[in-house]
Amino acid sequence: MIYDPKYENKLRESGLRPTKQRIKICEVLFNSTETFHFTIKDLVKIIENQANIKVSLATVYNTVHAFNKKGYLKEIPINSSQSYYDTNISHHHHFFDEDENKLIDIDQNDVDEVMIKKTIPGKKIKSIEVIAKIVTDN
Amino acid sequence: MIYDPKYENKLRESGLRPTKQRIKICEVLFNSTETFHFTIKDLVKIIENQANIKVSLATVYNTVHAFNKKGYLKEIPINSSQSYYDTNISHHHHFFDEDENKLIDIDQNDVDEVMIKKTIPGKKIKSIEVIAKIVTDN
DNA sequence: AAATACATTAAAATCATTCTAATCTGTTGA
DNA sequence: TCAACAGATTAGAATGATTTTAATGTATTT
Repeated sequence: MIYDPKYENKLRESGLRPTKQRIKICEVLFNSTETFHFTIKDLVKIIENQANIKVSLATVYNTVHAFNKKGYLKEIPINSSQSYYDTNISHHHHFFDEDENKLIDIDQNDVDEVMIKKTIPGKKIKSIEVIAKIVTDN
Repeated sequence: MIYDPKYENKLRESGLRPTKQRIKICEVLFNSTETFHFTIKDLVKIIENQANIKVSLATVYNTVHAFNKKGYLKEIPINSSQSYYDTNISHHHHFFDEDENKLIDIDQNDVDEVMIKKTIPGKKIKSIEVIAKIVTDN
């Protein structure tokens, strides 16, 4: 079977074989020029609405995990019962709107570079994320 | 019944009545000069080891939630199956050691103040948190 | 001290996530 | 090309944190 090589590469580089289900997941995540925030549940819903193929939860989870590990997706650090992922893997930050449980991007240029003076022996910094919680201003 | 007024106030200000169980939770959380990070499970374990009273999970959850809401505790924004709380409510940040699933404080003085230029109409910033993920440096 | 409002509890329910084990499909090497 | 194998898919079960329930208990108010 032959797939869009763009997605085939992404999958292979993430340690996954290209399959019909995974290509569909790629289409949903990477087809658009727009980046977005999603939960696993969101993703399953979009696939169900868009596609005529059925993809099981287990497949969605393992594919998203592999992309996250490889760096094609980023998990956003917030406390929520569900994990949020971001298709925008460039360096940027987030507002989390606590009234509506919604994430809003903050462009890198809108935050001064975060400099951390403390170091931990034997450890290196993998990522730095800023989360600003916002609420209705009364 | 008469309790340490320090804890009684904390509880009442959080909208809770002082009870034997809740006072015990306060003792564990606020008795020490040291601040610490904990999960609900940790807290229950400490209470079981230290005290001769039994406190149900439901009571621990509702008490911790009330303190968090009031601001006597802070929930730390990381993706983990469990929620992490911090008894240090002063403005500071965290490393999250991904190898050991452990949080490490970063003093406010070790991070330049984070300035966010973007604003969202009708919303105000409630908190700004920096999470720096660290891993073994090879 | 009675009446009320809130608290406590064990157990059940919920919900995201992970695991399982049976079946299926890409992939590889002859 | 095609058999054999490694890895993928799936529904459903298992797990584990958190929330809810509903019966009973306790602090509070009058």
